[in-house]
Amino acid sequence: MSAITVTLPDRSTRQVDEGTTVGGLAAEIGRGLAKAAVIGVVNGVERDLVWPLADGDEVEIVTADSDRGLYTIRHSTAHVLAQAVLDLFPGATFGIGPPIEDGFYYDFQLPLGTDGRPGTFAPDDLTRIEARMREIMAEAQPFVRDDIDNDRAREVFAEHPFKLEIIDGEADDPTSVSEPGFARTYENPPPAPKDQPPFAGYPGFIDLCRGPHVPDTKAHLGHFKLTRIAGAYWRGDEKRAQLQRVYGTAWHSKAALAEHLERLEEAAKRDHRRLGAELDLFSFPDEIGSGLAVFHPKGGIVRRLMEDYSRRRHEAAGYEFVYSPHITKSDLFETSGHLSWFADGMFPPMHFDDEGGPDGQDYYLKPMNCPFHCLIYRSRQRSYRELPLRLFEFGSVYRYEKSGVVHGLTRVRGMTQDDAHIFCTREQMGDELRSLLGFVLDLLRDYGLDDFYLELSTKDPDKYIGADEDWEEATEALRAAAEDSGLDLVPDPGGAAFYGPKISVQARDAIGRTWQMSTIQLDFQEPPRFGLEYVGTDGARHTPVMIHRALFGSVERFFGVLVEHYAGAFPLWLAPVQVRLLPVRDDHLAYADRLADRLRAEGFRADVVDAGEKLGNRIRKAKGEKIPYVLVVGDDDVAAGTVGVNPRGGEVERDVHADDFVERLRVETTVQIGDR
RNA sequence: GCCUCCUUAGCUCAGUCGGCAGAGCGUUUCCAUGGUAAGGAAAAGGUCGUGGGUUCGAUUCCCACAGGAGGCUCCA
Repeated sequence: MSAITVTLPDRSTRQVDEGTTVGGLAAEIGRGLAKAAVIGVVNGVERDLVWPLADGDEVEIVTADSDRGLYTIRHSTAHVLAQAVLDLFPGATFGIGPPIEDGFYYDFQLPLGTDGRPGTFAPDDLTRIEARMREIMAEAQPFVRDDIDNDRAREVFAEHPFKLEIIDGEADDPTSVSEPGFARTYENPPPAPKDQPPFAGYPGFIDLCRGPHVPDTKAHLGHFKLTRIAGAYWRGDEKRAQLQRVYGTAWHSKAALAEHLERLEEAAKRDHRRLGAELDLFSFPDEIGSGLAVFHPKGGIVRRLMEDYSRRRHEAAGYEFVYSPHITKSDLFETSGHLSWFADGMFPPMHFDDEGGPDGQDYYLKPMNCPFHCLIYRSRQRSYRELPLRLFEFGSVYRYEKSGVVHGLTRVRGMTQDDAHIFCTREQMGDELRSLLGFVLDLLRDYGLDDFYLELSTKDPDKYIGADEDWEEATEALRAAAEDSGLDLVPDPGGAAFYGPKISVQARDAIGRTWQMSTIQLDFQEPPRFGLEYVGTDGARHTPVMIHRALFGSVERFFGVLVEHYAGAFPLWLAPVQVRLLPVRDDHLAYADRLADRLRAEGFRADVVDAGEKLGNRIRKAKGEKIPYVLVVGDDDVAAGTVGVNPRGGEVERDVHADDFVERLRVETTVQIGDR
């Protein structure tokens, strides 16, 4: 047998027998690698382990614990899921089933129920499906790759209309090959052929698939868990069929699966909805309505501090503060275009018969602040000398969000935007955008977020007003400013508001999740709709450009994000209670009270808990409230004017002089938000 | 809005195969006064989300609505 030479990732070469497969190569390199091998990458293309190598190939063995290895494991597990569902639910058909972050899903349509609608999964079906999957895995069915022509594929998948759409190229499937003319399939032949083979000419399960896969349904699989059932629209389109989606997670080892489940629990612990209740920050009383929050005193402190700091920064950056009402006559939103384009997102009108003539008068809750700011602009004639004119408002707006999308503080129906509208000339636009973006990022950093990327949302061809040239110019101005920032810029085609394109700032939090924060939108449409003008240097009237921008996005969302980012442990400057004083015995209470008074006089937030409980328990409770400093005072401290300092996340220090501690608080808050 | 699930004390959750409702934490009171993550005792607290229906009887079964969770679609 003749030998061939292959190159490994470290550029070393290796001679192997002709006909050696990727898996065979792994075995020659070492037993450990052979065991860990899932697939290979041959000349840059992912291949199954049974792929035969050719002379001169560059080969990389992909192991189970690598990103690509896990991706493959999840993808293969999704196939097993589909086989199990098709086995257990005769007449079911399947859509797509790709691997996703940490797991996989597969979409199914179950046979019609007695009510004539497609069936749905019940919760205990997950257990049944999982059990069937484990049986399939125990059978070690091989994954067999085959390219068949489209006519044959249509025969095989004749009973599966969603697959036919994929074969015909109507539907995108990220895990299928979309080259014209043929379809790649992966088959899982069972140990014994089924009595009634479900796919023409095949004894068992087969799926359209780009591959590659693990060698068989036993290898590397098994460390998985089906997690939930959800509805999902076919091809992501709410006008199409709603399929039943089964989600699962899969890993290369039992330990990795357990770690993943633990991480989920950790994330659940920092959920702002849970912490909001535990730390007594805010709540959503049913009596008020879905998506409408109330802030309790502790949350109120945090929110006021966030807002106060924002006000100071805006004042320093040349913004002027305005106020506008929550409701308005309908005409305003007709002028702005909201009633034509945004009516779905608005609460229905309040109608008055005895006002506004024979038809009565409608009033609306405002979903946005911009029309009001336009009226403030228009209240008198403006000169170019006034531009850029920056009008800022903590404006409360109300949006009728669909019931299924309301989510804690991050998606609500009543929110306060830290909203500003900047009116400027077209010439000023570029500079204004650049400095604005710098201002935004700077401010977000002060609140403790420092990992960002940008998203550029461009025109939705079905939902926009204004001239294409204006959109073009606006989009390019935003793009230029975004590129100047040096941050990553991700395109978001069709994501713009109806009146103009936008940049949104996405921030990653302490555990790596991303949140949409600030938005900056350019608007060439509303100024002319409102007849906004300024007198230029030439004495003629011109139309200004308007920039919409909100840094927090909404105060509520930003609050929620900060709670999660800090896991409820707010930095000193934002903490609702900064210092808790604990007298060891009640005869130290007077001293503790005196210290608390002093701290409050210095502008800090301090409280005292008397010796009604043992010290250990009071400390435990203070830690549970995530208070930055717990001060314990006893005999020694009363005698010497000192405190015992127990800092959050640090070591206990005894005999710290009270003056030194106050100075330490002052320094720490100054470092956190500067002296602004 | 659509799909699946959930709603029992302030919070976290047991429970009732349809027959007077339970725990822990928290709260209040009393005892205990202690140096760094749970001292002891007692009490209060629930028309079992709301409204209908079935039933001798519904917190339990059925329906509707409200609120919530996870998805889909949408979005600050």
